[in-house]
Amino acid sequence: MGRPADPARRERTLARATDHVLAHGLAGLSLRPLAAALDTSPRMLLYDFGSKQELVAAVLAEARRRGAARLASRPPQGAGTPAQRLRGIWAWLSAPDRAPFVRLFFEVHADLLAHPEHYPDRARAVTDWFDTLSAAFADVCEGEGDTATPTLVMAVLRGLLLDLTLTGDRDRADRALERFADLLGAARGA
Amino acid sequence: MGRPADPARRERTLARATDHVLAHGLAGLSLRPLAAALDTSPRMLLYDFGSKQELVAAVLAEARRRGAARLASRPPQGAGTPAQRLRGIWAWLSAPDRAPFVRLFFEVHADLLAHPEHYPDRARAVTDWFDTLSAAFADVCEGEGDTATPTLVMAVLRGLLLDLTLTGDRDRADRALERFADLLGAARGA
DNA sequence: CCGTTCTTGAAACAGTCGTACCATAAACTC
DNA sequence: GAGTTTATGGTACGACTGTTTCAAGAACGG
Repeated sequence: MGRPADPARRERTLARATDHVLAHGLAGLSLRPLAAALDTSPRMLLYDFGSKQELVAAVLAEARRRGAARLASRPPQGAGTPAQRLRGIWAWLSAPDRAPFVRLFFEVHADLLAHPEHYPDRARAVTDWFDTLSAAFADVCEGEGDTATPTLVMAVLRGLLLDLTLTGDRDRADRALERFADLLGAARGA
Repeated sequence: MGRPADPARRERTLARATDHVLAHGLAGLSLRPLAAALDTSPRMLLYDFGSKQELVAAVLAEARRRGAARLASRPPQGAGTPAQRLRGIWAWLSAPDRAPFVRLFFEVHADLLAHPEHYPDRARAVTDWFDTLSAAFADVCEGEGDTATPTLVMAVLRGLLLDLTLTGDRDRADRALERFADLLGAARGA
């Protein structure tokens, strides 16, 4: 049958390519420098992925997979007051380890605004986190089908992440989150 | 003295270039297509702006100027409850007219994350809106030097804008803002 | 050995990019 | 008219892009 195929090679390349994209971003990505950084050749990247577009899609899927894996391996925070759960999520999201993922998220979002046609399933951007978040904050929601509260919580988290990455002022962001936690707690107490 | 200079030409070009960037984004910007769309030549763009980098800087400055002008010409909303003022700001920010500016803001933010060295004055990203917002919501702040509350309000606005541009679900975003307005109002009442 | 299949390198192709060079036309002063 | 300054087109350079083509090496089955 001839020389056997090596599907593991593609996986190894994908893993290292994802590292590279998380470290250097998507914007300036180009096959020749990427190949050099990965100790391979542009020829092999195309051999394994078909085209740059498919490579990028595979890298983004891998990055999503990694983010989900890290989220799953996070210490469970189901208990406590809503304020404590909020603090836990924020601490996890804003940790320096997550910075590459946050950066990539904002970069993809910006690209989506420029080329919506490349992201036909952007509705899935909601469902991914919606169930998790509405379950975690069910006790501060107003009734069963309250989508406003989880949306607001996610907006606060994303908005503060944007502020944090923009200004680097972690202290102010932390205090703003604390303020929101107070507001949520006061509403439950009322 | 020779042929007189025509400084108005540069202004005209800058205005049209800003239109183009607001309409098509910064990412794919390139001199030849831009010149074609502006009925001029790449030669003239460099003649007027020196380099592409300076052109982009001028366009971003012009876009900021336009945004500030629109903000200034907005109907004043100083009175009313905090919830009403919040609704007013959100309605203004999320209006379709502002969409190009919002898109450009997120695009610049993503570029800043990739190339922080190009944005040495990113601390100014705070001061621009901080005074305005802390004045508008002084009555829901906790004391004089409370920076957490304006930061939180801005985070909610930006986070909801991100959600809105990502999912297009205006109704859900509106209801989430309403939820936040309730939380703010309840806190003042307590 | 032969033949087949997978793997890989080197080079080239056609295109775009920002920019620089060179020439020339236009409008002005004297 | 000459001289000077501004404005503009055309063109080419070098670097880069994703991709293709051609060829050869490597590992296996028969």
